[in-house]
Amino acid sequence: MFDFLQQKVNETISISEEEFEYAKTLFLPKKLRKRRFLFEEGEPCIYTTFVEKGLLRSYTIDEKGSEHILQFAMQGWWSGDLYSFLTGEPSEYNIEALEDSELLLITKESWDQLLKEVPAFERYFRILIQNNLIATQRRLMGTFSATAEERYQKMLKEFPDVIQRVPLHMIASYLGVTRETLSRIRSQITSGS
Amino acid sequence: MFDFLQQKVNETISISEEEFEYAKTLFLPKKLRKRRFLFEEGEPCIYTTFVEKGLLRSYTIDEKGSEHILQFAMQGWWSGDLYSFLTGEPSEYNIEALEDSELLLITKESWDQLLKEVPAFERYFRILIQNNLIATQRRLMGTFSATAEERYQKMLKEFPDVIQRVPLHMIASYLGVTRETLSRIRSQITSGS
DNA sequence: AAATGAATGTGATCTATGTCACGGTTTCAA
DNA sequence: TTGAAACCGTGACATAGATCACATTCATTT
Repeated sequence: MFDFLQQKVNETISISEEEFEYAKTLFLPKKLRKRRFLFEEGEPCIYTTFVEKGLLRSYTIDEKGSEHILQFAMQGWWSGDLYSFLTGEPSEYNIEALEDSELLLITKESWDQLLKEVPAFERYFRILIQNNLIATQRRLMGTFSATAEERYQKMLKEFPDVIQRVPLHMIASYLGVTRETLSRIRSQITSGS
Repeated sequence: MFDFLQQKVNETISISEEEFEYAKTLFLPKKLRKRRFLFEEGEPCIYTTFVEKGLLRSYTIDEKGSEHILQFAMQGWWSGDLYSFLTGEPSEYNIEALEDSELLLITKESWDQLLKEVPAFERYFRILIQNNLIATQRRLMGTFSATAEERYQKMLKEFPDVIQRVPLHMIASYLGVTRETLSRIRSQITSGS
């Protein structure tokens, strides 16, 4: 059960067998079926999760009823709503499984504990968050300088798997356009090549 | 010279006097006059900087010649282009002083050293990056769900000082709109209230 | 103090994308 | 296996914001 976690962690930092044994005790395994929620809008995201298998998303719904997807998550660490996790404040995000998923959950308390007891994990999360920040900055700048089509093409290259596994209207809301617009972009691409 | 740095760091973590003395040796002080560049597009951002005084920005120029501002920086830590700093790759960003500024610079090597020798700094940067990620995610979601005017209003509340100190066309490019659009938004706001 | 360049405002268009509306598939749970 | 959702495509129209063009004011340098 923890093999994949151990492997992933060892890709970035090196920790002793003993330290990993300790880490294991802090996790709560959980299976989440497709279309079920880990957290719904309004509740605090009390866990950060390691996704072993499956696919999830975090999204909000605005006043007009439109969905806006912050992230898709698969194969690895993911804090559905980092702010809510850190502060315990209620989250504006819904965290939903898009496929039957297997997760390892850890509470804020255990996580604090882990970073304190095993400094290598402090480093590990610093690096994870760093990469996430870089990716988010890129995405942000993309929304300013690239057209909807360019963003879609970029996503096709970067996350072809997500695009295969997720309905079109979710891709659209991840890109920040309506499903109609993405539908048109897509038919235009296929006709033009 | 290092007082403000020490104060800032102590707001989030606690380090010994000795550790701080060590940290001090790693910094390179630098004054940068208004409209001068710390790094220009194409060069690697070999320093991450602590801003003691002044105001800077990181921005790119796209194929059409439009500027896009990633960040403004004042009073505190700032990695102009985090990706370039970490990898040593040439940056697409220009790092420019918008006011006469006083900086403390640190190279990637010294920074690695610092995080290794003083684990509290590992923690410190994890927290900084974390906060930056949260802010960037918010800004990203804002570009999806809010109109240009709403984003401007939000920025007025969050960074009134930046808006005072920076020309309008830069605010516009930070918000992801043209200067003309922001100009109209602004005149509409003042007339309407 | 002149002069050059930066910054702002504003009108007249243009365009990418949103909105609304409808019909046809596919998926999935009972 | 059937009915209800979810999903996708596409036309007609609306609109926020972009582009282009020009005039005015402000700042900075010599």
